[in-house]
Amino acid sequence: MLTNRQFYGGRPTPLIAQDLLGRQLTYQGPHGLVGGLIVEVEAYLGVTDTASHAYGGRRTGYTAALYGPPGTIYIYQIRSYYCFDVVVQPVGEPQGILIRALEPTVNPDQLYQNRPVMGVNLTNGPGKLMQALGIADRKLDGQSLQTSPLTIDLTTRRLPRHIAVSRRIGVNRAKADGDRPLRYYVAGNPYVSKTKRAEWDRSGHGWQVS
DNA sequence: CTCCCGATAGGCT
DNA sequence: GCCTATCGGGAGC
Repeated sequence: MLTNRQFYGGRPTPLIAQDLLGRQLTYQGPHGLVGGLIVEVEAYLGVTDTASHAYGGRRTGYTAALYGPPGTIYIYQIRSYYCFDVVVQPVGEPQGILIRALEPTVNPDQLYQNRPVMGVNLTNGPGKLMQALGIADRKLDGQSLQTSPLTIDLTTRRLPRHIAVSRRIGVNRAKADGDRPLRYYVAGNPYVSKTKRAEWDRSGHGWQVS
């Protein structure tokens, strides 16, 4: 059973972010259950992080979900795409983890129906994975992963062989936190966005052998 | 690899 | 108006 405590556990957000790699995310959509393994995330550290939507304590109707309890879903729109954060700190501490890429595992055919793009480009970006899941609105914003059709299974995990770190993608590098190494991904997994070539041996897609 | 642009939706000052 | 936690395509090193 999923608990708020499991999202938080008294741990700093960058550690929780790394712990989400290899977890299975699923969405019970109108055409059945779809999902995949989380292979790439970014940490956003709240009021002190210049790249965070909550920087400086910014709190509006739009960003309100970030201030909710751990496990709260924050969905925001950029251009014509939607992205998804998990809130991971106690109420009033607006730190979030952006889910940036999935390796399709649950009903890949339906993911492809939702986003008819072949290969790794199906889910290798935060806007792309939401399209593939079939989420194209903010209806789940503010809901809890424990009770919504969108959820993350924290009871089991596929272990990455290596976790790679980099600066966050798309953030303004001129600002104070623009170059902080807060992006984490499964090294060598082909579904990671903007994958660097031959950085790791890709055999096994970057997962530990069991 | 890096940057840069255009399309494009919506929130905010 | 001005901004952007995107995407897809392109140019240049």
